[in-house]
Amino acid sequence: MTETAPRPTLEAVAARAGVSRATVSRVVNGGDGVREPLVERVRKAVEELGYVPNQAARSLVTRRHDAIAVVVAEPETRVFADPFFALQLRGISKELTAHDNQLVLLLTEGRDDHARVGRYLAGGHVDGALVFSLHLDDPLPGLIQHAGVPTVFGGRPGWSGDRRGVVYVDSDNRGGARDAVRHLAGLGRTRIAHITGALDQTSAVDRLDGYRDVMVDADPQLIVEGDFTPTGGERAMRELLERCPDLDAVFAANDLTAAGALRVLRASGRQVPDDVAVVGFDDMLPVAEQTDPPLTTVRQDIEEMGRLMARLLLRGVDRRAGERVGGAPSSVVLPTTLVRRASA
Amino acid sequence: MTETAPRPTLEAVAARAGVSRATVSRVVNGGDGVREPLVERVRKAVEELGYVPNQAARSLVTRRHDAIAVVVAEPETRVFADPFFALQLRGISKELTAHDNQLVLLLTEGRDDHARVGRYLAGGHVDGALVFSLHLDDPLPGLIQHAGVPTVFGGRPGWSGDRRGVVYVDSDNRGGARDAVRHLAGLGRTRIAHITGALDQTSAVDRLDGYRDVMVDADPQLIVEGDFTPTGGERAMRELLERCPDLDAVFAANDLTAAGALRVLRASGRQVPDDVAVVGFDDMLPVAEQTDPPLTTVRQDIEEMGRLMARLLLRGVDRRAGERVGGAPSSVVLPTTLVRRASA
DNA sequence: GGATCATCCGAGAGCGCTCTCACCTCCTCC
DNA sequence: GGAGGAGGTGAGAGCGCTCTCGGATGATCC
Repeated sequence: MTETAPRPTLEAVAARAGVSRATVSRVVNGGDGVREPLVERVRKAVEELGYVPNQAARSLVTRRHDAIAVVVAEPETRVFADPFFALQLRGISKELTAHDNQLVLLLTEGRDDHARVGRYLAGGHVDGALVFSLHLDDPLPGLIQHAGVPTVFGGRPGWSGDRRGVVYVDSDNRGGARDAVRHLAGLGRTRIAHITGALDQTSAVDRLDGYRDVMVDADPQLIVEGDFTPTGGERAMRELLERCPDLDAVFAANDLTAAGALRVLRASGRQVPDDVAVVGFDDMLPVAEQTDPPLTTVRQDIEEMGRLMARLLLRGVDRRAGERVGGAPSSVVLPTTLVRRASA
Repeated sequence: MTETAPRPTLEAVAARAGVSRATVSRVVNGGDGVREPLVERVRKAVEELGYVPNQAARSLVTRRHDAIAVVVAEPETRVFADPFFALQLRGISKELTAHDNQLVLLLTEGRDDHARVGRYLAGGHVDGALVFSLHLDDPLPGLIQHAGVPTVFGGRPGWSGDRRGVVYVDSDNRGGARDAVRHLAGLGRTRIAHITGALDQTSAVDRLDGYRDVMVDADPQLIVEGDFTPTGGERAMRELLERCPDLDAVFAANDLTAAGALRVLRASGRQVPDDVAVVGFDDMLPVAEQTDPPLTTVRQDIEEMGRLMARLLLRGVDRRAGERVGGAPSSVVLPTTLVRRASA
C-alpha cells in the first residue's frame, strides 16, 4: 500500500511541450488535425511525465464512461457452482476489453439489492448494462427500463412488461431440445422422460416446449420438474424411476442435472446407455466429459453468447451517442448442436 | 434501449428547494450542519426531480471513486471450471456493497494484458485493487507497486520483488495439509501419496510442504505433480498406481484433483476408503459432496477470504485518504478445518 | 443591552478535461 | 498580387460537483 504521487495533468504536459491544452488533448485522443512535429513533441512530454488522463474529468464532459455493468440477478449460490456464467463473463470481458471498456460487476443478493442496482444504473455510472439470470417475476427489467440505460439481456427475459426495445441474446433452447429428443427417438427409445430446469426461467420452459414438440402426446408421468442442479437431478431421477420404471431414455434440462441423474441410474443398477439413454444440455466441458459415461449433450457456445451480448450493447451505446452504426440492434438466437458421446 | 433524458443537477435541486448548491450538497452527503426544515425541503426536491449525483463530477474533486478493481491474472480457463474464484468474488461483492463500493472486474488473457491492467490501475480509476491467482513469475505485483494503488493479494504472492507493504489474505495451506496427512496416518496408513497442485502457485507449494512436514522421510516416488484439475488428478493417479501399487492413501492438493483420482482408483478396482483412503482440499461443496464416496477434505472458508480481502483493502484506502483507522493493515492467514466424510 | 461566540448558509473558486470558435498561417487560383 | 479557402492552433467557457471561507443569524452571558 504505497503512497500517492500527484499525477501530472494536461496542463503540465502542455507546458512541457510548449503547446496549449487543446493540442495535447487532441494528440491524446488520436492526434487528428495536429501537425507531425507537434504530435511528436507532445508524445514525448506525455511519456516523460507519465501522463495518464483523468477519466473522471473526461467523463464529466463527454458523458461517456467506457464502462458497462454486468448485472447478475441471482439470489442463489447456484450461479457459482455453474461454469455457465463464468464462461459468458469471459466472453463479455474479451469483447469489452477489445473496445476499451471496463466491466463493472453487480451481484445482487435478494430483493433489496434490486433497488440499489436500479439506482446505480440510473446514476449514469456506466454506458450500458448486461443483465443475466432473470426469473419470471423479476422486477429488474422494469427498473432498468426506467433508468433509461441501454441494456442487453442474457437469455430471453420472461417478462410481462413493456417489450419494446428489449434486446436479448439466447440459445435456441427449444430447437436444441427437439434435436436431443429426436436423437433419443432415433435410437429407438419410446419411453423418453424429461427432467426440466427451474421453470421460472425461460430457458427451462423453452426446453420443455421442445421436448413436447417431439413427444406430442407424452405420458405426463414422464415429466418431472428439476432445478438445474445435480441434487435436483438426483431427486427427479429417483421420482421418475419410481413412477415409470420402464423408461428407456432421459433428456435432462442441463448437464449438471444429467450428472445427478446418471448417478441415480447407476445406483439403481441400470446401464447407461444400454438400459437408459441420457442426453444433457449445455456441453459444459468439465461436467459433460467427466461423467461416467461421458455425456451426449446439446452444445451452446456460451462464451460466444457473452461476446455477442457485449457487441450488441456497445453498438447500442454508440448509436445512442449519436454515431451512425446502423439500425437498432435486435435480439439474436444462437443455434445449438448435438454432441454425441457415450451416454446416448 | 431507451433514450436519455437530461438528468437534473445539483443546481436544479437547489433552485427548486430555494437554497444554494452547497446546502444541497451537504444534505445529499449526510446532511450534517443543516437545519431540519431545510433538510426536509431539499430531500423533497431531490425526490421530486429524481436527482442522482453525477459520480464523475464528484470524483473529479474528491479523488475518490468508491470503486475497487478485482484483477484475475489467470490466463487459463481453469478459474472458470473452478467455483473457488466465484465464491471469493461473492464474498468480495458483499463486502464492497456494504460499503457502497463498486467492483470493476479485470480479467487478463496472457501477458500483453498485464500492461493494460497496469495502465488502468495507474490511471486512477479505482481506489484500490484485489489481485488473484498470481503465479510465481508474474510481473503484475511489480506493475501494481509502480502504479501506487493500494492492493491486497488473494493468496500469498510468490514473488521475489520488494516485499514491503505487501498485504495478502491466505489460508493456512501448510497447516491444513499437515492435518490432512496426520489424519491419514492416524487411520494407520503408511504409504501416503501426494498429488500436488500447480507448483508455480504458492498454495500448491505450501500444501506440499505441509505433506513433507508430516512425511519427513517420504518415498519421493509417492509425490506426483498435478495441476489442480480433475484430468491432472487422473493422470497423476495413474502414474502413482504404476509407481507405487502398494499405496494406501492419497492426499490430493484440491478437491477437483481428488475427484479425478477417485475415478482412476475406482477404475483400477480399488475400494475407497478400504484399499486407498483419499483426502482433498478446499471443501468445495458441489464437488466434495458429489464424489463417490463423498470426500474427506480440508475446508477453507473461501467466501470469508474474499470478504476479508475487501475489508482490509477498504481500510487501507481509507487510511490513505487520511482518515484515521488504525495502523497499516497486515496480512491474514485463515485457519482450516478437516471435514470428515466417507473417503478417509 | 451589547459583546462574544457558535451555528448555519451561500458565494465562488476550482477539480482536469473537451470542444467550440476565432484567429492565424499558408496555399491556391483568377 | 490580392481574394478566398483550407487547415492548424490557442483561448476560454463550462461539464457538475465539493469545499473553503466569510457573512448572517441568533443564542449566551455578563
